[in-house]
Amino acid sequence: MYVRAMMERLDYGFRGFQVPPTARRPRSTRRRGPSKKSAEVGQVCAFELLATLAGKLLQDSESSASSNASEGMNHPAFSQSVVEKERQDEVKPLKAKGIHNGSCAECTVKTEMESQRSIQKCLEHAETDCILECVSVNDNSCSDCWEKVEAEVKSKRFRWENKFEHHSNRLVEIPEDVRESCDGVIKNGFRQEQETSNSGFMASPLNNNFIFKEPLDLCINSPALFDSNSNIKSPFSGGLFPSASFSRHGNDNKLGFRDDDENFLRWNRVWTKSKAFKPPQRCRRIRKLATSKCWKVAPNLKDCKHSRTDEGVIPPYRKRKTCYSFVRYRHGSLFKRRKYFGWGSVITSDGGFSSDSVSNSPDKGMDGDNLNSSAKLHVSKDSHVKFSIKSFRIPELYIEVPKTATVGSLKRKVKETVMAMLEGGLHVGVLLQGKKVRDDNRTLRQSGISCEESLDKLGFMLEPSSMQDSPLVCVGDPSPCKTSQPVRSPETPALDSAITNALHDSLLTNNVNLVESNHDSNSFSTDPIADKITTDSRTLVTVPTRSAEALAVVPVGQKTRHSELVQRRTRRPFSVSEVEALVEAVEELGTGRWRDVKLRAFENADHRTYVDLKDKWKTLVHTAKICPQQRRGEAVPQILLDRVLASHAYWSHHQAKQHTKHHQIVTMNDTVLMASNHM
DNA sequence: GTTAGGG
DNA sequence: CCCTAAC
Repeated sequence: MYVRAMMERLDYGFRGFQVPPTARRPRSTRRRGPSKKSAEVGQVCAFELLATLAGKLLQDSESSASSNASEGMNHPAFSQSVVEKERQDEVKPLKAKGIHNGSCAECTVKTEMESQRSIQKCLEHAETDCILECVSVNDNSCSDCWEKVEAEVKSKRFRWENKFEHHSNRLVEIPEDVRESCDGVIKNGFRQEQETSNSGFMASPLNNNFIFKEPLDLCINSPALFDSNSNIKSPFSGGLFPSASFSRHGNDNKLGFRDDDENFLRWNRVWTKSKAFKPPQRCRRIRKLATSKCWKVAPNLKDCKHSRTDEGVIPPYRKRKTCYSFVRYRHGSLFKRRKYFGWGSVITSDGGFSSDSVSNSPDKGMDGDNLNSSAKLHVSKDSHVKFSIKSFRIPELYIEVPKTATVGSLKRKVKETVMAMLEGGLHVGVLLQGKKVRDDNRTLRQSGISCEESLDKLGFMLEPSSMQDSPLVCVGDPSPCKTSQPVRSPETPALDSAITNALHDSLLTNNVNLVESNHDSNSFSTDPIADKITTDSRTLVTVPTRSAEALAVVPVGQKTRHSELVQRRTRRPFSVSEVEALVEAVEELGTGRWRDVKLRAFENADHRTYVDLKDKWKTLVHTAKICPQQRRGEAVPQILLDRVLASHAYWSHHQAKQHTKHHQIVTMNDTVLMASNHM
């Protein structure tokens, strides 16, 4: 019965909503040394973070049928049209702007004209990814701004909502704190469209009414926000940001905002973080995918009219079979979120910047040799630096619904999942060489984030507001988090392994395995992964896995940094059924044929690579050799261990034998050959 | 791309 | 699990 029930469900594993090219440089690239850009060292006075989480929530297909103005906004094509329209009407109200559903690539478009809208666009991004735009500002103007802004902010509760109401023009351009942006977007609701064709999910804001509840500390100097033909009026004309205090620099958007680190919110009470700044490490294939080759493939780029080829665009991870399939059959849990939200690449863009800004050629930017390629710098003589962080990925989601569920319910499920994830809000963290910069009052210069070199080591991360402030707590070892995560949802008993097993079992093995998978799931109940919430926390803590990469955005590159920044994959203990499948396969195929083993017994378990299997076998052999008291983790039936030993012994011998045989044959052949030669 | 091993 | 050398 259990088995049957299990089979009746479909489990979906999302590694993020399908989308825009987000890119992550290849590992090799990440390790490369620091960027060798010759740009002048910019003194970044302040940086702006514009972040948006374009997430999407769904609605019932039925309910979604109800159309409203926002309906059309969900259409992929809409985005472009809106953009075009905006070009014609620079003073378009926020409302009109907030409905893009473009791809990330679009967000990266930086024409002079659009640069000012980049932020907004990011916000509009419905790709579940958070797009951040960072714009450095002039030192001088910045300090002035800070003071003024501070005063202003203190005397006034700044609400995005208010701004919007009072200034229906480009206020939308104002950068927002990531968490607020995301929060706002989420609160607004998203529409989710499922593309059955590719099992992808796309998210789009239902509307553009972003409401931010918390006061903002903003330092704005964004001439670009003003229409040259219109009265120059600060978007914050409410008095918050005296335009007089801002200097203008060509088309640069100079924005600055302060982010109080102390406000690091906790995303979810259960969320915890670990190596937050470690970019997720997906399976090798994925990493390898992130090669220059992939860049060319990014289809969205063309459509988005990338005006800057130097903008690093990381290819989507999707569709890498070896690494987590998008859709998975699963048993048990409704969903699981893995790892961090995702990481993004930090990319500076030169859009609209001074002519002397350093322009990076595509090669440069994506070339594996340049670590900083992902973090492009454009430093002008006047110390202006503009850079952007693109596309934070949403954590991997696991959703399970009955086969009989409607598409609408599936959408709802996804929505709920995303909502739950974002409910707590997001917070932005700044990392310098992997270390979080906590003092918000320090200037960038003081923090050492004022030169090209530092930018190379600069990273941003999105964290659930509920996260603890010590990202490293659980680094490398989820167990601590595990124990600290008592919360467990009864409704989500299934575990990763269980799911995997279910999948595997249902497709490859027998009922026995199914039963075991059930058992496994139970046995894993203590595993954080099992619990959705726990999983989340753990996820955040331990891994920005494959699709659900961490929010941490780090300029990947240096080798030294590599170890610190690269996120480790989520640990996924092998279940008994998995072990059995492995043993069975090895018994048949022997060791040394891991690829075959993988194909035979774990083909559908995308999270298990042949290397994983090989490693597991290695540990199994070791486990079998030690006394039970020394064994840890889920107990593997002695019977299986015996089989492991037997197999190991057999194949060791067999291989040796074969080798010997082969050697003998060769020798013999040589002998024969020699003999024949003599003849 | 796979294997094999050390970390 | 990660990372690499070696193939």
